[in-house]
Amino acid sequence: MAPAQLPRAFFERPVEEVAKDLVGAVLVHDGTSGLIVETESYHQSEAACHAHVGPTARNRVLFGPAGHVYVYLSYGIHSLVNLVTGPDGEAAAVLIRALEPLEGIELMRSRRGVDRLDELCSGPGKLTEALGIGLEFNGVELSDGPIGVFARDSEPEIVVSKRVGITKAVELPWRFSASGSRFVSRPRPPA
DNA sequence: CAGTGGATGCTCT
DNA sequence: GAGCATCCACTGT
Repeated sequence: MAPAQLPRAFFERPVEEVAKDLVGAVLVHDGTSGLIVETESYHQSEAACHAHVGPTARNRVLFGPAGHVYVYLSYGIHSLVNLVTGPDGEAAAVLIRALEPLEGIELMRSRRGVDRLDELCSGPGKLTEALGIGLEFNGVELSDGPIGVFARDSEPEIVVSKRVGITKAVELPWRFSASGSRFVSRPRPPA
């Protein structure tokens, strides 16, 4: 039986739960897809979240309804993709950090200019390049939109660790990875 | 394998 | 003007 696209209600839950449950789901865009093997959650209540300072021009999508896509430019170069979550009134999102490539692998290789399978999507900036997800997709809705997320068919074993690459609220254990996956962004997660 | 530094552009102070 | 939710190339073990 083919997996179903995740409904809005899936994203209208506390962001840590959504982030954990997204590991093993499938992200699809424009001829390519990958199994989500690493996520992080961000919530307005902690300083690492873009929404922490209140609504701005950049982060307004975070304050909108769950089930939409938040894309922003990191270090002037990389697009990073997030899925907006939480009950209405809470700004939160799940950062997709790594995928195991599934479909359209040759297309991913040409978009990335890289050959190795475990280098195609093993990082938040890499996977957006591999799937062709750019800033123009900021704010799109998941259901009926160009980007899809499909339910996992079994629950993977998940490793919880600290988030990576941030300087604020570094102690929170809000990173979720598929245990033993060789496609995660960093082989040795911080404790 | 670990550590360092440059690229690059937008957002917010 | 500072600071990035990153990646890659390069250095030295």
